[in-house]
Amino acid sequence: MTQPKQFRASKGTRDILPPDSALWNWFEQTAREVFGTYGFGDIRTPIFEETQLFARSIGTDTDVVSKEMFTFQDPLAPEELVRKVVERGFDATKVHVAGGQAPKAIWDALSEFEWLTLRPEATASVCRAYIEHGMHVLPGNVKLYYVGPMFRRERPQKGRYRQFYQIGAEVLGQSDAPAIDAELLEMLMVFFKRVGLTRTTLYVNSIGDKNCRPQYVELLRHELLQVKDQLGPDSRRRIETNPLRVLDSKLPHEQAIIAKLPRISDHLCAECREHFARLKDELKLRGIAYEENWRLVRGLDYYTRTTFELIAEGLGSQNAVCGGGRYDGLIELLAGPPTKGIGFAIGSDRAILSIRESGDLPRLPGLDVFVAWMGLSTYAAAVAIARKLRESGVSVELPGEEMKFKKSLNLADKLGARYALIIGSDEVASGTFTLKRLADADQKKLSEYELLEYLESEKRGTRG
RNA sequence: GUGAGCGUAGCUCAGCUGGUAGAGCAUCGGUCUGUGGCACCGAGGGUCGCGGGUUCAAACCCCGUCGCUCACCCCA
Repeated sequence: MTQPKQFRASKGTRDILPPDSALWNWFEQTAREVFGTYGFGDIRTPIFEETQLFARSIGTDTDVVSKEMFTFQDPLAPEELVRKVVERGFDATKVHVAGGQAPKAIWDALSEFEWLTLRPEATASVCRAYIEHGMHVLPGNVKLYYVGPMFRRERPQKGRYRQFYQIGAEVLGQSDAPAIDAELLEMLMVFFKRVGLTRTTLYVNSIGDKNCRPQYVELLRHELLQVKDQLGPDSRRRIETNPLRVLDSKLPHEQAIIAKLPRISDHLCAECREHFARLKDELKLRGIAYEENWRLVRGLDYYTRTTFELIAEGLGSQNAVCGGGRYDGLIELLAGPPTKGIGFAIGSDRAILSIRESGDLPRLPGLDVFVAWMGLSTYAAAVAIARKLRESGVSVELPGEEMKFKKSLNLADKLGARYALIIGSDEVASGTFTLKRLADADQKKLSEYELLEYLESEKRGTRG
C-alpha cells in the first residue's frame, strides 16, 4: 500500500497566498492607476506565442532565446497537418495521417508554425499585436501597459523565478522625441514613489543605433583583444559573442581594465548624441534624478539609443527592479511599418521583495466585521444584517453554526476583524445591534440605520 | 549548465562521542452558556526528503538520489 504522491509547485514557481496576495494586488493596481493618468491602456496578450516571434525580436544569440525559453510542440491534428503540408507545397501522400507522423523534412518545414513558447517577456507580443491590428493608424502615440507572468527556464535564486511577474509599458508611434523617453521615466519614478520604493537609483545610457553602434562594437572588440590575456574566461568569450557585455563584468580585477576601454558616448553619431543630450535636458526639466552609466548595456538585441535600469535595495545580487530602453527597428524587423518604440519592464517579484525589506508596507483592508450571534433565535437577524452590510461594501464574516460566545469573540480577534457585531436575545428584542471595536473594547448599541451609517463612513475614512 | 550550503511536526528549530524523536509557535478541545487578546490543563500531528550500505542498533556515519536556498552565468 503506497501513499499517493503529493504534488509541489514546480521549480522556480510559487503560490502567492493571502495576505501576500493583497500586497500584490495593491502593487499592480497602483501601477494601473498611475499608468492610466499618463494615458496608457491595458493590453492583454497571449501567454504563449510562436517561437519565432521571440527568436527574431530578442535575438537568436541571446541567453534568453538560446537557453532559457519554455518551448513545446503544438500537437497538430492529422487534418491540420495535411492542410498545412499542402499549403506549403509538399506532397500530402507522404504524411502518415493515421499515426500522426510525418517525415522529418516536412516537420522541419512546418516548424515555424508548429513550435510555441511561453513568453519570456512581453515587448515582442505587444509589437506583434500592434502590427496585427494595424495600430499605426491610431491617432497619436500608442501607449500600452501590461501586467502578468513571464517564463524563463533558469536556476532560481533570490529575486529570480522561472515564472515571474512583470509590469511593463510601451510607447509606439512615429516619433522618437526624447520627451517620450523622459515622460516614460517620469511615470516610472512616480509609480515607484507611490509604492514607497524611494531608495532606488536610475541609471541611463545611450548605446547608439544601427549607424554608430556596429563601428563602436568593432573598436571595442579590437581594444579588448589587446588586453585579452588579462581577462577572465567569461569576458574572453564575450569578445566574440557580445563585446558590449564585457563592460558589465563584475569581476574586481577586470574593473581597472574596463575603465580604460573606449566609451560609447565618445563614439555616438551626431543624431544619437543629440538625442541623448536632449533626453538628459528633459530629465532635468522634470526633476528626475539619474546617473549616467556608460557601462549600462542591455541583454536583448532589439535595444537602440536610450537604455535604462533601476536598481533597488534589499535584494540579493539580482537587484535590477526595472529595465528598458528604445527599440526603434523592432517593428520593422517583425514586418511592420516604420515605427519608433520605447518601453520598460518592472520585475514585480523583486520590487515587492524590496518594498518588504524596507518595512514600509501599506495598511491594506482586511475583515471589517465578525458577526457574533448567540443562540438560534438570533440567527435570522444575523443573516439579514450580514447581507445588508455586505451590500454596502463592508466585509463580513458570519459563522454558519452556533458557537460559544467567548469562542466567537476569540475567533473574531484571530481573524483580525476590526469590529465584532454582537447579536443576542436582548438585541433581537430591542431591534438593535451591539458593535464592539476590538482594538480598544469600546462598544455601543446602534439601530440598523445607525450601524450601516457608521460602518460606511468608517469605510470611506479608511485609506486604501 | 557550474559551484556552495541546507533537508527533523503546518511554521521556526533542538536532538551530545550512534542507543529506535523533543520544544516553542500554530491548530483543536477544556477551565469559560453575554464579552476577545492572557493564563493553566489536555489532544491531534513526524516511515527524521527518498534509496542503499556499515552496525547488535542510524535522525546522527558512508554512498547515491531528489528537493530547497544562495551564488556564478544572464536578466526583471
